[in-house]
Amino acid sequence: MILLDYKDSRPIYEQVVEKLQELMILGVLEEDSQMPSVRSLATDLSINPNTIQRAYGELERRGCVYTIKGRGSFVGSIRRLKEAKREELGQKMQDLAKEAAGLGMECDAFTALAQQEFQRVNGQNK
Amino acid sequence: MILLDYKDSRPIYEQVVEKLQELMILGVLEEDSQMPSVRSLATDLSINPNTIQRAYGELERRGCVYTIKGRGSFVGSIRRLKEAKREELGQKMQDLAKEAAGLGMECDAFTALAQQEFQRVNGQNK
DNA sequence: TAAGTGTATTAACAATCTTAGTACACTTAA
DNA sequence: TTAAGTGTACTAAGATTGTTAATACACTTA
Repeated sequence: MILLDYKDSRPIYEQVVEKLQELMILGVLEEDSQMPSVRSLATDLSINPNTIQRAYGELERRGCVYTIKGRGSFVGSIRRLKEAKREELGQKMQDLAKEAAGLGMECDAFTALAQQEFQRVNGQNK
Repeated sequence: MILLDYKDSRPIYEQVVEKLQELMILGVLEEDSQMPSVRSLATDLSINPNTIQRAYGELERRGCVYTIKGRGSFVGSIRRLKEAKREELGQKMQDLAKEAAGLGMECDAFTALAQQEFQRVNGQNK
């Protein structure tokens, strides 16, 4: 379900948070469906339950997950998750724009770069 | 010359590296001019000389700085620095494009976002 | 010669991440 | 009622990283 990258400098719990959010957006984890339990996911990933606990706590803090005592954790609003992700995307693009401007890049060149990289990632257009 | 942000989660030596590179690109630190000495910069920033030493070592590793024994450290090729920064920018844009595609965004929307944020950062156009 | 360069080394401390082990309250199914 | 499964909380320990501290060395310059 999830593959950890131990070369990644980011902490494991952060990778878990991100991977689970991706699975929600991809529709693998459906809204209101039950998340894998803390212990089972820890076993699957061969890491400590405390690390998963921390990831789940973070997901709950962000509103991606809600918990019912004694029953488990469940997937929250995917619509809101997507909105939050788009918000993040806008912020990152703004940071990138500042950086580009600092390098003397013009608006046209910046948007051209955006188009180029997007098309490189996906096959041709879309 | 440099302001450190202690709220920033990144290590100090990394902030120093980035700030010094910015000063090079802005032309404040000119090519082949002498960098502030390890000890003087450490005193200015009220941090340990070892931390500056680490920053300088990193800058030298990246080719932004060269050293003459007993004389000091000097600013390297600014042209090459700018090229490296543009390279980084392209990589970041690619990462962003992947993220946008994952959110179901189309190419047009992505480039539109790029233009919008660029214009927001700078006054209107440019 | 003295002061100023970068560099190297060792030690210590703090913060963070991770693991380990245990415990508690709750829900569900047998 | 009991047993298993849930999330949660807590303490302790180890590893890693960032930072500071204190020296020391080789080099260059005035």
